[in-house]
This record gives sequence, C-alpha cells and structure tokens, in this order.
Amino acid sequence: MNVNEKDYRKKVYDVVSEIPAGRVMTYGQIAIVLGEGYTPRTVGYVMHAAETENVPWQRVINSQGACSTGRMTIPMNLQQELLETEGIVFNEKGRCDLRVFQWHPEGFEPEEDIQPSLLG
DNA sequence: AACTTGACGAGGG
DNA sequence: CCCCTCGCCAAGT
Repeated sequence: MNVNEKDYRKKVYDVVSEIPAGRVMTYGQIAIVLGEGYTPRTVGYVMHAAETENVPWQRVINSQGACSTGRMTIPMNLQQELLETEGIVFNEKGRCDLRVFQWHPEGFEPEEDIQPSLLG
C-alpha cells in the first residue's frame, strides 16, 4: 500500500514536537535531520500550516536566530513573544543566540567546537 | 503540463 | 555587518 502523502509533513511535525520549551531549531537544521527530499524552503512551506497542528511551531526560526513570520498570517511579534515567555532572549534586532538556544536532537549533536568563552 | 511562490540558506560583494 | 543572487522542492494556479 502507498504511504500517506501527508507523511511528508508529518515527519516535519514529528521533529518539531521534540523541541523542548526554551529551545529552537532552524528550518535548515530540520531539513538536514530529515534528509533527502527536504530543504530549508520545503520545511518552511510545511511550517506555514503548522499553526493549526498540535505542534510548538514557534520554536522553529531561521538560521540567523530570528523569526520569519513577518508578512504571513501570524504577527511577527507573536512568535517572538511566545519564545520570550519560554525564556529565550532576543536582542534589539530581533535575533537570539543560536549557540545558546538551538536544540540538537539525539544523534545530531554538534562537535565540541563551541568556545566556552563565547558563552559568557 | 508549465510557471510561480514561499515561516530558507550559503556564499560572494 | 548588510544586500543581492541563486539553489532548493512541494503546492497552488
């Protein structure tokens, strides 16, 4: 039997559902985790419908640490406000520090490249 | 079936 | 740093 075509989106929602409060993932990162067939753009395309799904859609932001919901149906400040409620800090340019807040699923942890001095 | 449109991202200037 | 260009691929027209 053929697999449900909606499975393409479901896989994205599954990953998003794993993001804990107070952490974020980027569109590109999710595309890498899901592998072939997924690109940052298609992940974004899936996410535009996520507001009606039962997933923490607000925890997905762009690679610069900023919210991309600007001109869409969602007010751009709503996403940021929700994340700030979870403890994420944004600077005056609307960007947060991914070195601090980015979530890495199991099996996708980064190498120890991070300089502790940068976190202070 | 062809063309356009994105909640994107890397790289060059 | 900011700005622009190009690649990416599902969906809508």
